[in-house]
Amino acid sequence: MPFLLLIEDDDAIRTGLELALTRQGHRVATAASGEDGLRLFKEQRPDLIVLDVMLPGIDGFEVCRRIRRTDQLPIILLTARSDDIDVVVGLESGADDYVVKPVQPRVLDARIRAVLRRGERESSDSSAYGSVVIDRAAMTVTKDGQDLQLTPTELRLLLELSRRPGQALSRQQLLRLVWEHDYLGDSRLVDACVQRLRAKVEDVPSAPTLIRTVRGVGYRLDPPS
Amino acid sequence: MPFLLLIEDDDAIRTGLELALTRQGHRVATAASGEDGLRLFKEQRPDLIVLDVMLPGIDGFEVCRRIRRTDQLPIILLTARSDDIDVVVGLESGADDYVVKPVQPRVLDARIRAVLRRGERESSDSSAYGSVVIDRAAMTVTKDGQDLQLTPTELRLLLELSRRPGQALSRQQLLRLVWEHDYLGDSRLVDACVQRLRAKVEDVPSAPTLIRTVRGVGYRLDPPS
DNA sequence: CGCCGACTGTCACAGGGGTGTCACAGGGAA
DNA sequence: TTCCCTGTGACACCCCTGTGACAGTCGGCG
Repeated sequence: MPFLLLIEDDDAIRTGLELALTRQGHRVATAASGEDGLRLFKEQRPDLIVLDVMLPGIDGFEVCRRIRRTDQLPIILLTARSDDIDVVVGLESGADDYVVKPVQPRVLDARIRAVLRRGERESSDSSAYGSVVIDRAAMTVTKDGQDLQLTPTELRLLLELSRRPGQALSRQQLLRLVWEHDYLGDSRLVDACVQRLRAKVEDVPSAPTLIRTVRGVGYRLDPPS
Repeated sequence: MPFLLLIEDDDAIRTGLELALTRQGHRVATAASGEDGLRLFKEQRPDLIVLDVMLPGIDGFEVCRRIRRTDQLPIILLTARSDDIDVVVGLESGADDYVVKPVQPRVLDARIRAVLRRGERESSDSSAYGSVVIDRAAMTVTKDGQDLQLTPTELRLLLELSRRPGQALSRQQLLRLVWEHDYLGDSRLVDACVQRLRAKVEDVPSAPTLIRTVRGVGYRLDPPS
């Protein structure tokens, strides 16, 4: 049975969601502030966290970032605005998914199950993209059985892309996730690393089929068809 | 449970709508002036705002614009005249929908639910218009399963249109939303982009069924029938 | 019914912006 | 020290994009 931690300061929403999620077969712990949430997280080690963005004190993004420094468990953000900015910031701070308020318990439950399913696939020792196999336990990537000898940065880039297969990530987001920088000028940093990664991963680096360019946005790892 | 903010200066209408909306399962906060409305909005962060146009002091359009500077939550305007001018000004100041007075509580409730549903759909990963599927996460658009390879501008145009399916958007509005320009001379800019988009999206570009022309106004994305 | 004006569709072209690529130098690790 | 990784800047290329002109279409009016 999945064990969730729900961090939400609004009493009504917290109680309501706790009830609904419990009824849908989850074990639920709750916290009403970011501080409490972090403490409970360390004590109880939940399988997944549902996290409100608007919290007094430490906000949701910050909670997310702090957890991400040490752990990789799935995090779902609750965001009040349907604003894209929240989504972008959320993904940059390391969230796996987000749900827009007002939350329909059924929708939240569906997202939770989806993220957990995804997480199972991921945390399984390896995932395959065509002939390329990512082994997270061994931290190696092989192609047709041969070790690709990725450099640390290349590996992190590939891992971040593979955390969200099929989803386009902007250069800005990749910079945060992989390099932990905030500002990308007009440097070719991300592009250069992608190029080096493609040279090792792709069959034909000039016609990539795994790491696709999304013009005007960034890059995307295509899931195996 | 959706949390609404109702801004309306007429005591009778305000009280009546508050009662009706509460009965229909919403949480409702009310304000009797634009100033009070803005203050309450900042304090309470509602999910949606119902806003009278004719207000003493700051009028509804101005309230709408000020909120839009920072937030994207849905706003429904109450307008006394069925005048088209109100509708156009309202949409340009950033409202999502409008209801003409005298207001039938049932109608208002339906609009509220529609706008909230729209917000959910928007934030969901994908939406479908016939054989055309928009995947917001992957930033791709497919038709019969094939990638359409839209250019960045075409994609943004389609995304903005799909944010308000069934609603006509003027060239002026599209220019703001997609190009972030203020003034459109008599250039064919929007038309040209629509043409290129149609060429990729429509079955028969010369007889479009998805992106319809609204003569004298602009364009509209038809929802799947 | 036919004309006229306004609006829209279409297209080619030139300019610009975004992306791929590469060489090189600095720096960190073995 | 030596080697390899990594970030930077320059450059070329290609596709996108905005423009303007023209043709086609629709609606209104006499």
